[in-house]
Amino acid sequence: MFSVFQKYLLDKIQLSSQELEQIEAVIKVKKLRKKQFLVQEGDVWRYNAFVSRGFLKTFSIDSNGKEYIMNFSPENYWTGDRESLASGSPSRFNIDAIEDSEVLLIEKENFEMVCNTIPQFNNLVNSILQKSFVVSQNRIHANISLSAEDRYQDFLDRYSAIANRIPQHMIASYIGITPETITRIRRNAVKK
Amino acid sequence: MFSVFQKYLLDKIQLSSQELEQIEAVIKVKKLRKKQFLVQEGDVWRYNAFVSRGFLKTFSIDSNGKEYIMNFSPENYWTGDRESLASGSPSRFNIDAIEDSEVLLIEKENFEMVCNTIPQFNNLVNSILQKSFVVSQNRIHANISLSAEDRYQDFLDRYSAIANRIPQHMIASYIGITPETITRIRRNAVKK
DNA sequence: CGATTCTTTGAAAACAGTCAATCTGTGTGG
DNA sequence: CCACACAGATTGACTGTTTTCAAAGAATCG
Repeated sequence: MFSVFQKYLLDKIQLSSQELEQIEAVIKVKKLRKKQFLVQEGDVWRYNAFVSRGFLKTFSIDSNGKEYIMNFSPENYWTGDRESLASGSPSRFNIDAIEDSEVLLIEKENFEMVCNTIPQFNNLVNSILQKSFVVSQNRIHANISLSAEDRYQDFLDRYSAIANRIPQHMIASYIGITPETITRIRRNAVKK
Repeated sequence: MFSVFQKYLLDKIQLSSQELEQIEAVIKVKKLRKKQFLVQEGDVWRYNAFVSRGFLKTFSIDSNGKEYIMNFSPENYWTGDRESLASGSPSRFNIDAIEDSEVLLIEKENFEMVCNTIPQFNNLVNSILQKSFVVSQNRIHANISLSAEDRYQDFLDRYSAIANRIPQHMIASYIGITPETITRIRRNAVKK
């Protein structure tokens, strides 16, 4: 629904009703059932996508069928493949729904038009990119400096609000360890 | 020297001589000797910095004095702490010179002014941020999906142009392994 | 309920880290 | 120009962490 997005926008920037209408006019709503793909590896991704309801994940699959989760996207967050969007190259990632979800799609050209005509919107987009970059820097720092146990704890600390919506094995994938290791970390933690 | 930066800019965007002068007017040159700090943990970082000569690294230090390298910045790349710059919070990282270097500093306010008055410059800045994000996503993917050996090989593949300017133990730190492990990887590789 | 997904277990093996010592090359000051 | 210090790389033995594999147990959903 557009109202979720509208609330999100008005919470962050000032927009006239004309501007809101302009944005609403370029939005396509897409509903996804649990496990349904939004993007599959090899697709070219041409949208910006706002999650208005549900929960998605971005991941790759290696030759053994093992999943590597790059990102979680709950409602009120953006998703998509920036690399494919920017370069027009086929996506190296898959995005699918962990829960029944709804995403608002804005096609690349329309999105750029909105950015060009509404400066506040453009600023918002850049500040999101800025924040995404900082988040990924923090994750890299965790990856190169922390043990499996500390990365798990770090994940719970940072994402306590959504951790209980995510199966353990997906958290494991996100932080780069096996599900069994998480089980053992938890077992040891209980002991203490 | 400004000429390096000018060449970099003109290679990427069109600028009139007035615009170039406007940029030159806000630049401060800072020379750094090998091992000299540009930023230390706890400092507030208020600049955008372009490396016109030399080679810097961004890193944190843990309580045992161990270094974790977040980034390498050779000439023609940008450096600095985006998080501190954006939020005004003290930096969690250090930046120092691996080689004798020269950086061009633009203060935050001046940088924003240039962004606001020269749209092409603003676009360039955003596209750099975009690319930085993609690079960090790729690094995360390597961290969570590859073994030590494969991460090392991946690093050499991606950064063959600068790998020989970086001591082994710094590559080790960047990819999140110990220097001894790199030695052993190399020993095994020679065998084959 | 039955099927599926998710989590837990245990034993073994692989992987990477730690520590201390040695080796190597480089550069600097006397 | 040499001696020395210093940073970096290598080695070996050992330790500890994490993965792998296969199986069984719990939880969830239609």
